[in-house]
Amino acid sequence: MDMFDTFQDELNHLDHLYDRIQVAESKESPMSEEERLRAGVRPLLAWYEKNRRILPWRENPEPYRVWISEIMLQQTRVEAVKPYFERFMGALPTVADLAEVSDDRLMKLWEGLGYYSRARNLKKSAQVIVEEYGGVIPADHQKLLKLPGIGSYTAGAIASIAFGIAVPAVDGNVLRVISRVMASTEDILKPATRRKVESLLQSVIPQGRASEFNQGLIETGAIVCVPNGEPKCMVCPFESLCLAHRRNLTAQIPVKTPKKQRRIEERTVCILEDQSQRIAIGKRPDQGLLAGLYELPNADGQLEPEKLAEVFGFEPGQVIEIKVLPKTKHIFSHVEWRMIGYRVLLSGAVPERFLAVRRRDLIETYPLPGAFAGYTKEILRETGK
DNA sequence: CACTCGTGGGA
DNA sequence: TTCCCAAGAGT
Repeated sequence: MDMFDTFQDELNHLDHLYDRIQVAESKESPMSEEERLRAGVRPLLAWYEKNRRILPWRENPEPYRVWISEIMLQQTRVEAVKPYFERFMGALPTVADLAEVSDDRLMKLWEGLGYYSRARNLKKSAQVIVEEYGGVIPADHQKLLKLPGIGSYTAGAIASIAFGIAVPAVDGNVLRVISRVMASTEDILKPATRRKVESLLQSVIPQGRASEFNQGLIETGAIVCVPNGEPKCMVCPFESLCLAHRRNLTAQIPVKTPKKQRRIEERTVCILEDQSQRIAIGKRPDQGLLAGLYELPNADGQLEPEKLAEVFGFEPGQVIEIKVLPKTKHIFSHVEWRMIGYRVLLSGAVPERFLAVRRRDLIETYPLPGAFAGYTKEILRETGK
């Protein structure tokens, strides 16, 4: 065993732990996970100060800005969030504005970001903050955790970044970094693993530097200890401490359970147009997929043109023209829609269950998910805009 | 715990 | 083209 030599390499980077490590007494795991992590605190803070990116929400960490950005960043890439964040802050600059915004306007601001319940929960939380906390976001980890849409990670992120509270903020980045540093083969998708990491970090967070510590861990995961492709271990603040790096296990760690296969659904989408060139749209139920957004009339299965009148509820006698549109596909995280489309021109009005809107309003006013983009494009082409 | 809930970019 | 998956939360 070359444990001693390996350990000596470590000690070069562990100035403040140097005296406490008793090599002779420890045959197996000379350094506890907590000690290993604590040894990385100062390198991490130094690395973060030097290498952190300038992000729109990072330079001015007002609680409202931190909150909105953290919600937008859930399962969403930084580059995708940037334009949404600026527009959102311009449209709804305060908690009170958010609490009073109409659902349609809110969803329009969120259109294209996905996971739309995030936006609805944002408004719900804003109303709670106005009613319960006088419109001021509480500087309290437990109170934050109770707000809808704010879970363990986001509560920790807001508490530490906006208020300097020493609580962990464990997201996918942090789980990846920590599991590699510890060479842990626990499944990082399991809640139990996240709780263990949170507990470990809680005992290590430096008082007064919680914001930099948490953001440093996240930033390391985002730009150094990357998920796909080779991690940039040579510039990593944990390079000398990381067990996965030392044992050449960065390709095997982190361990993640494979995802379930997507189910495939066939659908028929209908561009229903009345005599005054208005397009039929409907509002989706407020529960489930794409809840609360608008949609083009659509139905389960890939239907023959003869079935359209019955399924969508218009009079066959009112049909001026039925045109077959190209097949399109849209992939959600857990479902794949394979769609066929028709454009139906009616001499009368569209059925009452639909809303007839002008083409321009369809694009500018009503939040319409990207799943229908293949057919809304068709609408604009038909008119020549 | 396991499943639902979007989207766009990169390998 | 196909696959992976990103600063998660709610049920």
